[in-house]
Amino acid sequence: MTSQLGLRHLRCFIALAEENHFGRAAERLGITQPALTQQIRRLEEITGCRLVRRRPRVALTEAGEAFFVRARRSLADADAAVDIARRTSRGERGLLTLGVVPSTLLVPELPRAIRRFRETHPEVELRIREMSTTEQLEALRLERIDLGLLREAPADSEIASKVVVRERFVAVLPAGHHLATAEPFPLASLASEPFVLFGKSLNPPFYTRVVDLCRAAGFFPRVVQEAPEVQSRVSLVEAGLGVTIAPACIQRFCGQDIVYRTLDMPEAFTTIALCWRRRDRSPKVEAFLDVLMGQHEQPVPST
Amino acid sequence: MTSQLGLRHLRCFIALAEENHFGRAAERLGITQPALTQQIRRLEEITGCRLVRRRPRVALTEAGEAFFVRARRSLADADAAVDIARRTSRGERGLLTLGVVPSTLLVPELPRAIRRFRETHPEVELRIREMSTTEQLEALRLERIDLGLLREAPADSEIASKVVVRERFVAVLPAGHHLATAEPFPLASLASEPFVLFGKSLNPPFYTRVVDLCRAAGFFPRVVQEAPEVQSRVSLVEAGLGVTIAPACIQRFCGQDIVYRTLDMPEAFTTIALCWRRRDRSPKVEAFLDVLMGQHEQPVPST
DNA sequence: CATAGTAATAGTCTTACGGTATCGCCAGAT
DNA sequence: ATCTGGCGATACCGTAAGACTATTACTATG
Repeated sequence: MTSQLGLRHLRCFIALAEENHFGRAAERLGITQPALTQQIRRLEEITGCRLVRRRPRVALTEAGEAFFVRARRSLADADAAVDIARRTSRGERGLLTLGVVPSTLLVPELPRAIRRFRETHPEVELRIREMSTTEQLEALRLERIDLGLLREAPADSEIASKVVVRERFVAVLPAGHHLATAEPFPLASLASEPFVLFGKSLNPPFYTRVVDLCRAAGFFPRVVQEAPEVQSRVSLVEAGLGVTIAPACIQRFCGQDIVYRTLDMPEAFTTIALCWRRRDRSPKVEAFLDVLMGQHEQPVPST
Repeated sequence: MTSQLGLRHLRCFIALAEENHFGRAAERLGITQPALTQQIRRLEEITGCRLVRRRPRVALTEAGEAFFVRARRSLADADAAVDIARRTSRGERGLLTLGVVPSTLLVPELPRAIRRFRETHPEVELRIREMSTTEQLEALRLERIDLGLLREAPADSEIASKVVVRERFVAVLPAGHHLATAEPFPLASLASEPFVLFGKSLNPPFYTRVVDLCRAAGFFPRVVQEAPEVQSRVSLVEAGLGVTIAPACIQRFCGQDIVYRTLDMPEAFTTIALCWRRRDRSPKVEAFLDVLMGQHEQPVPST
């Protein structure tokens, strides 16, 4: 029966084939010469043919040479299997799928963190999928993504999260708007302005956050136009459809027809959070978090 | 230590990965479920990481999937190694180097035997090298060829041989020669003719055989020209340089300017023999001999 | 003929592995 | 809520593989 064959036989045979000497091969294997003799004899019993010619010197037979080629490959694959399993389990290798809200990548720390992760974990395939916050939470639950990068950490028993960036809100106004020069900027002054916003379903907590800020300033925003992407909202403001408030990173979009004003409320900020399945203590996820957190000592930079 | 790993672990793991069920996998392996559980546990201890998730159902972890790919290849190679070693030792596979004197291949049985061997042993690479009889004996001793096909079996303690073909000698004369019509042909009539022959060193026993035949006919051949290849000697006869005697197979070279005459001596024959190292009971050699002998019941056909 | 080098053999002990019996856990039915 | 069946884990025991020490057998070489 072939099933008698063990990797130990292969290891012994390969050492012998490479040393052409029972004593030296045994030494290399860390066993004694009689033990090696036994292993080789057993191997020849299993295969049913002579693999090694012992006299006048140790040398492989033709069958032995044929065996040797495959044996070495077999052993290499076995060792590689162990090695790769270990690296995979340590999160050094494998597939990591990350959902992102496109606008989060405007914060320079985040692309930088991704780049650093790829450099430190070259064997991890990082697959990035753009999706809304709501879609990410669903995708996490369905295990379609391993991590989500979204705005406003959700309160969820299954999903854990960690705030990675804190951003102030800014008012976004078309150039030439009658409020465009005020500084510092009171949110209340937008009370009667038409708003460009996003649908609540895309990210209810974030939507609520925006509305609550307006409430605190004494008004309820009058939404005249919706657009899911913040870039689109800014463009619509630029086109004169209304005003909006948005996270500070949006100021990276600059243009002649657009003006940003920092709000005067210290509580007017929003957070970007990294989310994962709470029960999934996957080391890949840990590794990504480590890199993201590790790159600057203070875990929550604010802009 | 990786060195703890055994093929048994791999076999168990692969069965489990394919069945996704301890009971069924164990059954397929011909062992009981607790034994399989132990093997998998041990494997996970060796690799140092979980390879199998057991709840809610048996499924591989990502590390397990990575392990699986290599493990299967490793096992396949190990099994292939055994299989190929066995086939090689049976002479069904490997390299068989055959030295031949070119003229022997003029006897139709021999190319036919080679063809048949290739058909019945498709995994044996048959390498044919043209060389003189003397060169073959040396090459056999140096293990540069496994078999030699030559004229006149040598008496040699190291080299075994088997006669495979017996051929009559024929006289080779230029057309129009004054003896070219005599039939049956007495060798003695060539007594005073100039001979085209080969150097004794190419094959001393064969040379001696030719000379002894002439002696028996009452003369010593007067050699006026030497050529190692029998084809060349015939061409030289054709060109009128002299006469010669040669094995009957040479009659396959026919032409307007050449005439063959069968000698009237019944003892005027020569043999083609297959030779091998006496101590080398290689099954490839056996296999070749079997095919060569087996194709016609009578082992020594004569022409 | 003696000797050194090298592989094979003998005898003993440890450990791996397989078997039987049984436990623990979870899901679906009552 | 409790019962029950399916399934994997654990406990314990017996057999056999494998390693070690000591020794023998064979060869090539001085």
